[in-house]
Amino acid sequence: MDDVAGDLPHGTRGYQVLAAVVHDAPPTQAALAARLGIDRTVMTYLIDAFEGCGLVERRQDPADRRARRIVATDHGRGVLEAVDARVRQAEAELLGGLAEGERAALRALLERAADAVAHDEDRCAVVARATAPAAG
Amino acid sequence: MDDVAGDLPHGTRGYQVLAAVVHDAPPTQAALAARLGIDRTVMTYLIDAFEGCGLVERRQDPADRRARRIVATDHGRGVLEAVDARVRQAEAELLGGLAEGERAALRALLERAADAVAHDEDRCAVVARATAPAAG
DNA sequence: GGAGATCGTCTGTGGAGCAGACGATATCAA
DNA sequence: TTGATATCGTCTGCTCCACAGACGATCTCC
Repeated sequence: MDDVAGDLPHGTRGYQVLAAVVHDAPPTQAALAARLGIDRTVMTYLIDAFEGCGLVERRQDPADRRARRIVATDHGRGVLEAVDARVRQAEAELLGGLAEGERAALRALLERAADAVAHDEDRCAVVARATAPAAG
Repeated sequence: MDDVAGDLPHGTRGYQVLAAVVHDAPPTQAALAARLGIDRTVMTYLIDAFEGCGLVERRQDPADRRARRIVATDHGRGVLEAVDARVRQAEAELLGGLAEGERAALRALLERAADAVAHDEDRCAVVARATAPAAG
């Protein structure tokens, strides 16, 4: 997983941040940190790195001059798409020993197990984590 | 996972070390480090901690006076058993949403996927990692 | 007997994250 | 309006952790 997200600043965590920035309405640094369980002081230099690579921009929140809205650049969106593609490919390789029907069955079982356990947690995250670890 | 192994020094990694010490013929620190992918300088203070808790002992290797054989104490074996029990319980909770047949099916699918991917890696480790992550 | 490798330990260094403080700003009560 | 308090993002200092390198003791091989 870290291999796949390797050229992103801060590896897997950077991938999560970039994905959150692209898919959500432009979030505040604090909101981003809370959502991903990252300390706000860490988020500062994490966004620094992303901004330095031209993947995201900090914009003044017009309604709150303390806050910064993090928005993805076109480049950032492109990079996320590329990494997403590699994640899908890695998953395919990981499940290469299984037929398509078996993959679906595995996914269904994992999702059901995750549902039963993690009602308060983002289910996609759980399934992604449970699917990914052996990728190294 | 780290919750379950929490009272062991160094959490999950400590659990792996203790399990290796208990189940293998008394390993050398270097062998232990190589087997678990841990730096030898780290292994030093890791074993320090375990020895301080009375979980393991360092013994002179009669055939090589540079080396130390790490052997589990009775206390160490007892603690490992207790932690093992909690791991099994956590796994049961994790898979609580699945019927027994489904659990077996999930395990079989994961093992096949792991087999196809990790010929050079310890299969148990792969399955354990793929099974455990959502436990937190 | 000597050169080189290996074992476990110690020291120094660097990365990473957290607590706390800070200035700027928002919010709310008086 | 004014003042107290909370929040936002940043900066500084600290701690924890792992690794590189060096070390003495010991083994192995020529």
